[in-house]
Amino acid sequence: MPTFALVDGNNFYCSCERVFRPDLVGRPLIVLSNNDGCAVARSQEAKDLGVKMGVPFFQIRHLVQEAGLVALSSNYALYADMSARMMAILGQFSPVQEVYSIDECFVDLTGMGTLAGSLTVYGQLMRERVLRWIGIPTCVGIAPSKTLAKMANHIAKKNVGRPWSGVCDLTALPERDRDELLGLVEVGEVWGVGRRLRERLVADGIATALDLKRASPSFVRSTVSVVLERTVHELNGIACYGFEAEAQPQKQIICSRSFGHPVLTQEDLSIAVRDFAATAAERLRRQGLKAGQVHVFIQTSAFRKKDKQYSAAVVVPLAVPVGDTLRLVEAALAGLARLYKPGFKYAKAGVMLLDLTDRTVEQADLFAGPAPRRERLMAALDAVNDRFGRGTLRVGNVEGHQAWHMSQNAKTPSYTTEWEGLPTAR
DNA sequence: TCTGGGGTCCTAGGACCC
DNA sequence: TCTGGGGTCCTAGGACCC
Repeated sequence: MPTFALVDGNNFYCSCERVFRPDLVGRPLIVLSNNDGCAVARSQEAKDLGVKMGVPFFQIRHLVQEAGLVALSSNYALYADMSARMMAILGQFSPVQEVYSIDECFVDLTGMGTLAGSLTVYGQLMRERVLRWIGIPTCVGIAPSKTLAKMANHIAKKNVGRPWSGVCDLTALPERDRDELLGLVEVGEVWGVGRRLRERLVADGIATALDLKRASPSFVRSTVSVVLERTVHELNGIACYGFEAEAQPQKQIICSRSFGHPVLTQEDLSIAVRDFAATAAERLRRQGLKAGQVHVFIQTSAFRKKDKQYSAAVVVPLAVPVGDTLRLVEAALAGLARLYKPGFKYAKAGVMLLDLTDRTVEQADLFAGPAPRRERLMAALDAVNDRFGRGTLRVGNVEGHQAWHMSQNAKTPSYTTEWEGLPTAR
């Protein structure tokens, strides 16, 4: 039987910020989404103030004055770098590690129970090393399936049933004790049960993780989905998902943004869309991929109910898959021209690259003749931007038309990834 | 006034084929 | 007047995740 550990950083973005801003320890802290729109990470003190996940900042701004809430813009360069360090440390504890998201990974602990005396002790070693080496607090959940490992992590984090000191090993518990814990966890906390599914399950009398564990798999399959059927098996300790240690090639690449201010003209939208296409193209090449389709969308703000609403999307197929920024930008702008209607206040736009294939696979276009080869140009573009910073070389004139740019009013320095951001002793 | 971004998977239904 | 059955492929939309 496999043994999965799920390790994740507590309030990860907040914890990253506190490593370099120890003055923020103990204070209510949140990190905001792009545009300083919503709270996407909250320290325990912020949660205690009642700040909910995803709440718009303008609704809680008063807490800055009233309760000393600190709100920071998101600093993804910092979080990505801290994440890489955390994953490298955790990777030392097992030959098999699956990085699941920026702040969590699965680690294969199969057969490792005797290494440190027990899996619980081993879990503590992981936590201690991450905390000591990079200053990020974590929790560890250990179980015979991924869904149960996530559950164990939740139990450890929320101290369900009793205090756990950051590590909950469900494999060490008899079934009866395990069930008792599952009975204390609301079904919406189960991995794979979102808001919609929770409502439905609760209406059917399935209110806790234990209820779902005891549901009939075939009934769940026929009335809900095969996905939830697997969840039922996983809650029963039957692993339906294994480790995916190798990152699979992506199937789509998205670059989209909400605008800092409403955008009205096609020209301003073009500037944004061009930038999104270029950014997506950069990510595409970095992964050694080409795109066969470019999807473009624009939309007004659904929150502004008084405004006329419009949202539209179009897919522009390419004769041959390309990784060339110029051609992808061209396709995106052609898509935009088909979508654009004057008279609306646009709030968001995006570019999606689809039908991704490996760069090395060549499929010539029978009718269009050979495409201009700009591999060396693109390589030079990427090399310059790598060395001198993103946006050093861009397509077209983007200065002076930045109406769409997002606002980030409280961003900390890139402490670990830019010379200018290095913390200095004072 | 002010509400994120980037992904995956599954399913239902339509188009099309024989 | 009367109009099949079975299969594949693609796409849009929904649900979920962090």
